Amino acid sequence: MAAAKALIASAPEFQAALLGWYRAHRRRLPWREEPSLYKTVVSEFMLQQTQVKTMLPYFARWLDALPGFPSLAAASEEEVVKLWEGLGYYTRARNLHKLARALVALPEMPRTRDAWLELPGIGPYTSAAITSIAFGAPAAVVDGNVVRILARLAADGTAWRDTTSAGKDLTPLADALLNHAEPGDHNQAMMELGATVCTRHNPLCTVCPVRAFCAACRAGEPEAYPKLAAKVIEARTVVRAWCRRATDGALLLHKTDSSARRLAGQHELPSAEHLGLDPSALARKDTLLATKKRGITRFSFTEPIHALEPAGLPRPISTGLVWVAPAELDGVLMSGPHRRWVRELIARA
DNA sequence: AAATCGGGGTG
DNA sequence: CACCCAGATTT
Repeated sequence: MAAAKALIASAPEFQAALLGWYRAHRRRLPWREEPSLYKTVVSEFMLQQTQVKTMLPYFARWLDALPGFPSLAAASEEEVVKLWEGLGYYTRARNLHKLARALVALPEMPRTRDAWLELPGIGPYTSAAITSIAFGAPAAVVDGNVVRILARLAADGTAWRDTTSAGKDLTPLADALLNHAEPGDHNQAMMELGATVCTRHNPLCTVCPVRAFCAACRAGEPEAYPKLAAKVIEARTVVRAWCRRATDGALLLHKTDSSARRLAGQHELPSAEHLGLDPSALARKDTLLATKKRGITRFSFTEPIHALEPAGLPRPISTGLVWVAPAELDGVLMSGPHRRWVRELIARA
């Protein structure tokens, strides 16, 4: 592609403009103050599919509780996942825990991208990010931000299946533009540009440090790139029960087995299926307490919550159902949405 | 290649 | 509501 070729030819000028902007305008983020390998690793795991703003409070709490690889490796998985509660994609927490245990068992820290790629939770993006930032390794990151920037710079109108596929196609261009003298700052600058200037909607082209290199900006249609296939969202309904024991106010919850692939160790308000009830029998109009909505990847869930008297429970109670006293609720593992629903309904009662 | 991860922000 | 976010792993 012609635009990409011209861009690569002016790589040194592009790098200088980008790096100059980054050093003057970068946000002050916790892992950029007194940087360390541990802070870089923890931040990169939390930032997988999660925006900076969302993970900031979790990062502070995490560093406070587990300040380094040794304390993380020594912690129990239960403690680690509990600290992650609310951030979602809990496999990241389990992988970060496994990673810490793998690293402390090694004679020395791996310094190359290929060595990091062998470790748990480390893929193409994270290996490049960690080794370029912490060790100055010459590896270009390609995340959602970089895909958007490169597609616009080159005005690449390819209709991609998804971001992963686009990233694969654009990796050679990312590598060609990498600043080998400052790979860590170059990578962070690309992502910072995508997060604060070259945004998906209403990009701030007038203040962009690399607009002179951008074919999409010249054409006046930056938002046309990248061109990605539309996602198909599937709607699902889950009827849940709000069931409290009169004697001590304990709440009935369903706990998924800790070894399960999905929802491992998570507590939820029991669904009709958990209870062995017909959803339409549980979902009586006169017992509706609230209807909640949430999304996860390609699903949109609608979850009506119905009051249920303990006397209405089938006997014996199915495995996985547990009574949790109000004082114990904070200690059990629960997703962010469930935590908020339970708090709201307890307060209302 | 496509599905999964039971999150959350934003226009 | 639709789409994206400093993606990785499993099927």
